[in-house]
Amino acid sequence: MPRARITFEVTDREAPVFVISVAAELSGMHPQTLRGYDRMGLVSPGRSGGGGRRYSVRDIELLRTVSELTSSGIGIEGVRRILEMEHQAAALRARVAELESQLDLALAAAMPNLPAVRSGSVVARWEPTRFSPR
Amino acid sequence: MPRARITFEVTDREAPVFVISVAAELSGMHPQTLRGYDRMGLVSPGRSGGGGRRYSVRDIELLRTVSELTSSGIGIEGVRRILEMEHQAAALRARVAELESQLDLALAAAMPNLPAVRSGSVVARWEPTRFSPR
DNA sequence: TTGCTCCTCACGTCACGTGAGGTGGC
DNA sequence: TTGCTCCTCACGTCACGTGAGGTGGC
Repeated sequence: MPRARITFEVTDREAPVFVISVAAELSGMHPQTLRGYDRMGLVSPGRSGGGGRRYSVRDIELLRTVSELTSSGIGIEGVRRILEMEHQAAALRARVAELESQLDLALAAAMPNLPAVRSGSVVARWEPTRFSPR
Repeated sequence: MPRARITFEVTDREAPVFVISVAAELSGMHPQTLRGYDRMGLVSPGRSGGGGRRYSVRDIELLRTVSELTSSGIGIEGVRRILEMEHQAAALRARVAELESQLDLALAAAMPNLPAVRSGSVVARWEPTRFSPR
């Protein structure tokens, strides 16, 4: 008799809900490997009262990323560094987005007669010498 | 009799000037290791007419970076990926700098009575609702 | 009791650095 | 001739995944 397929949604992505065997299945890795990653501080899940590991959805996603990297021949230290850099890159991308929207607003204020335009398309028309105060 | 210490400056950082033994000494690595990196396509120097490798200053710098990464336990594939990400991060930083200077100009144009200020210090005072056209 | 969890130890495999061995051209 | 270069092959070491073995709590 086939087991019922159970589908559900976890609303809190940080909630420690998955036991190690389930986390291993969801991430496609061996439970021992997950224990190793925890020991190395690479992916450290929460713990239950009894001492068992409890993985969150966030942890599963991290594990999948780690799995992709290691299966492409990257070792643990490399993965560690890459995750760190990915974090920094995300911050930079956020900063770019923030600056772009500020630039949009500033351009709208500088040229009130023009309709609001995306800064990306304005850049080519934006000649510093035309606006810079001498 | 001690050998004279020869110091000089290479103006063209891309010029293929160092023979493999010198490159190995400058980067603190074994010549065989450098040959391996070349074979893997990680750091590929130019070649002389006779087929010998000729490393540029740029190559030496790359080798030093690789050396730092590998000595911290990161394997070749990890190094490859990290160099790639570092490249992307540099592009993002350049984009941030570009946007910041454009924002400076736009703010100067929007507020001609204020002295030019760095966008970084203006951000806190910049309230979108005050300037955005409704 | 069953099936999970925990842990440590050990083994196989693979990546990587480096030495050896033999070659050829300034 | 000397000292470099080139190459390939092979070995030692280390990292990593995973299996085994024995434990304990829902």
